[in-house]
Amino acid sequence: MHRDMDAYEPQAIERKWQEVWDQADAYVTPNPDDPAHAEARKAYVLEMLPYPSGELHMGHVLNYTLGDVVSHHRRRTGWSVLRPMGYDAFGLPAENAAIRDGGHPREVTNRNISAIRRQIKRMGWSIDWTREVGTHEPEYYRWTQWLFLKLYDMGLAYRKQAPVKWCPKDQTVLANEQVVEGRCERCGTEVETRNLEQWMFKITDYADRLLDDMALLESWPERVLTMQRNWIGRSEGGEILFRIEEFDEDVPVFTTRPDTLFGATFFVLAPEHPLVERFAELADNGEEIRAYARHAAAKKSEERAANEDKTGVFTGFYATNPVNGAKIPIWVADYVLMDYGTGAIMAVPAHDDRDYAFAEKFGLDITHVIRPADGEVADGVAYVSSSPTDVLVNSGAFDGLSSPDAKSKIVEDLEGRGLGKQTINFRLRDWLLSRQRYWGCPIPIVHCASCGVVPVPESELPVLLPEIEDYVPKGKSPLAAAEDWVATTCPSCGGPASRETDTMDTFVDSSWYFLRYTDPTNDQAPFGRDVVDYWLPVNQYIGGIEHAILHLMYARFFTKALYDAGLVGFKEPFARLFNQGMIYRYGAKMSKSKGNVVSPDELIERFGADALRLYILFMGPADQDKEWQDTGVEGTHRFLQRLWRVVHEDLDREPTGVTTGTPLARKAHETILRVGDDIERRFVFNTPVAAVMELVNEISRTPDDPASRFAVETAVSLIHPYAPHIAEELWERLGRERLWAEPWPVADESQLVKDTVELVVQVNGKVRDKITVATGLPEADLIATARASEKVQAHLGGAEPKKTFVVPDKLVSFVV
RNA sequence: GCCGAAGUGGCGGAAUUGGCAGACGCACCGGACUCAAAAUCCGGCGCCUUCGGGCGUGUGGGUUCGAUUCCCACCUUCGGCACCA
Repeated sequence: MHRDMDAYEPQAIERKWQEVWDQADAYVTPNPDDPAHAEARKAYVLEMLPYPSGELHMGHVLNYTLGDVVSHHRRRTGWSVLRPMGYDAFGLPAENAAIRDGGHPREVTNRNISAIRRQIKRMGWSIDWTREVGTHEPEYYRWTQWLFLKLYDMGLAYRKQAPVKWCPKDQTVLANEQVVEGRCERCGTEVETRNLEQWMFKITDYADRLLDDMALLESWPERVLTMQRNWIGRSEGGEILFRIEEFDEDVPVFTTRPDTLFGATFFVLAPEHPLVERFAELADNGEEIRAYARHAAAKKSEERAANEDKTGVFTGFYATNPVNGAKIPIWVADYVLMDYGTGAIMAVPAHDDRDYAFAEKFGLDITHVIRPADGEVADGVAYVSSSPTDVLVNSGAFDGLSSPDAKSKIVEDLEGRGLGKQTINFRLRDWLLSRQRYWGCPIPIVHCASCGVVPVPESELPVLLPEIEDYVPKGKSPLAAAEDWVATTCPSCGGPASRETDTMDTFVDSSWYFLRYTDPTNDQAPFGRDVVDYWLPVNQYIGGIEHAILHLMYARFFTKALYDAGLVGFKEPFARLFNQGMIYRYGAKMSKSKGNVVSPDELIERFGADALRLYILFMGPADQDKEWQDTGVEGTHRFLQRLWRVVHEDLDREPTGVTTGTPLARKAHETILRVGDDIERRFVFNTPVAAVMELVNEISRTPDDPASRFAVETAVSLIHPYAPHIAEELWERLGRERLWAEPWPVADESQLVKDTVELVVQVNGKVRDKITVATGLPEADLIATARASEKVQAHLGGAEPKKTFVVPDKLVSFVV
């Protein structure tokens, strides 16, 4: 054993190297002097910024270690790497903590940021700390406000009195996306509906581009694209007008199946539809209709959806089918939703499950108008599926047309008579961004009695959050209590006016932070155009699947809006996206309530950050969910100790300078190839660890191989992105320096060619022998060698093989 | 119900283009060292076996000389969406 060998003490060396990197500005990447003409290969490696809860969890550890390996590898292969960090620092938890424990949300947040920053630094991730941002800092949210006003100028931010989802516990409005199964995403409370004046972003204007520009993305997980596509929910169809004589009015319905128009046997209005009240006034059963509508509105959307049994009430009135003049009964039923399409439908029970169930229950007519090409459908059964070969029946002049032809022909016919048109409907709703809470970015708007809604002038930004005493929400924003702050003068007419008291959804803050990182101290603009165009799009974005829809779609929307505003020169923010899998323990997601959380701090204490970093990636494919093993970190710690020992043992040997031509040298070159290929091309991170472990095992098995120093240096160099502290320390002890800037090893191709290979011989598909043969033998020689084997002969039974297959340098397969 | 992902030893996982299933690690078993233990090192470790071999990657089928890998059907688990006309 090396006489100077001291024990491997992670705590000491990790602290030491974190300081060295810091002093050397090892990971600081200044912007190029002239970004517009910069030539260096740039790589923007970004992980989703953390919400500063005060405690780093395993999801963070995986997320940022993953990004760290990519960053180190890119740097050492000659890229200029941007790798920033920041905090998504506004939001409810800090405000709730302030309400619960006293103090100011800002103090709570800053305390949490300090705590999580300390933990982040302990992990030794290679971050450019000069670019750190917090979305709650006035220097940041000034520009969030500026961008809001930009969108306002573009007509993309508007106010709307709307029924909104309201969480009675958090006392705030929720975006559609924050309602999960009728409950508040955050606290699980059942959601109510309220009418409030709300700020909205017109994301629906970008629905088509959000779909079409997916083609511009370099590499996104297919499931994320699918989720976004479903969320946008584009569907092509027709808007068709049904006449209601009593009101002398044409009521539009949306349908994707205009080909079934002749089969419309009744008409249904959503309970919230404005016409419902007018029917109630005229109808004999007006009270019954009103009661039904009231009852349906009061029901939770969850109940409404879960209720398999259809309910509804007949109005006593009829609508006229524009295609054949048929009078069909008008019903009110809660299976029709006011916020999709037009809030009214034509019901075609013969070809729609829901309409069928309703018709069955209330004894309404069912008329088949579509027949599959190869058969009849029995009466009384809905034929719901559709095929391009389906044919129309009972449809007057359109009989015999195929279903797709009829779709366009019928709409064309109606269009000619002003009774219908082609339309496209989206499930996507506009983004409701108002929040009636304190701890968020103030909306920079003033309300003036004479001028109306007036934007705060750019020169007066930021609109600072006022200091208030009481954060408890009372159905309106806590900001309303800051009367001195609310009272202001109108920027337009100078008269008395009041400030907007809502704050912004925190998703607004995180919809542009990746742009701010490129130019974090700019006090003239949110970012410079040249710099942002130089760094963006993000080359590799890494984060959890939970942001598949909301954050990622909002950020894409923002980028497109800023592109239209001429502020950025790219249409998509994230070229490549990678979603890390979730980590489970005892079969469940780690959470405080389940008591199955593992604290990174404790593990760092016991085994060091390097061992934790190594294990979190070694445990399995980064993109898959996997089970945490309590002994895992101990295992990787053991490996690092082994590496430590192997290096010190080698220090006792005289270096030979041999880097080729020995079995160990070959193993080292193979490992270089494997690790590089896995990280770069395959984007897998668990197998490189296994490869380096194999190399280290090989070194300790063959201590007398002349290439041992080369193998040792290779192992240290390759493990560096995973375990940078120990790698730097060992590198130094090997008499080298600055491993972080050391070029990534390159495999010598000539060393990868082997002299001999193990030839597998199969008879009837079963392996019967393995023979060591020289590399590159011609097929005939391989066959001869294989047939010479006694084991093979025993299975051939003296017979001549009927067929023989040869894979050069690999395998011979006989069939008898 | 619809869409998507995944099912491989006791456990996490590997097998990159259809060619040796189980790399690497954990756990476990045996041995060395030790008064002893820990640590470390060496060896073993899918199941069955008459020791020839047979079986084996969720289940059943198919294609192929050959399938964890490709195709069809099904089962299970997880995730997303869900009365979206």
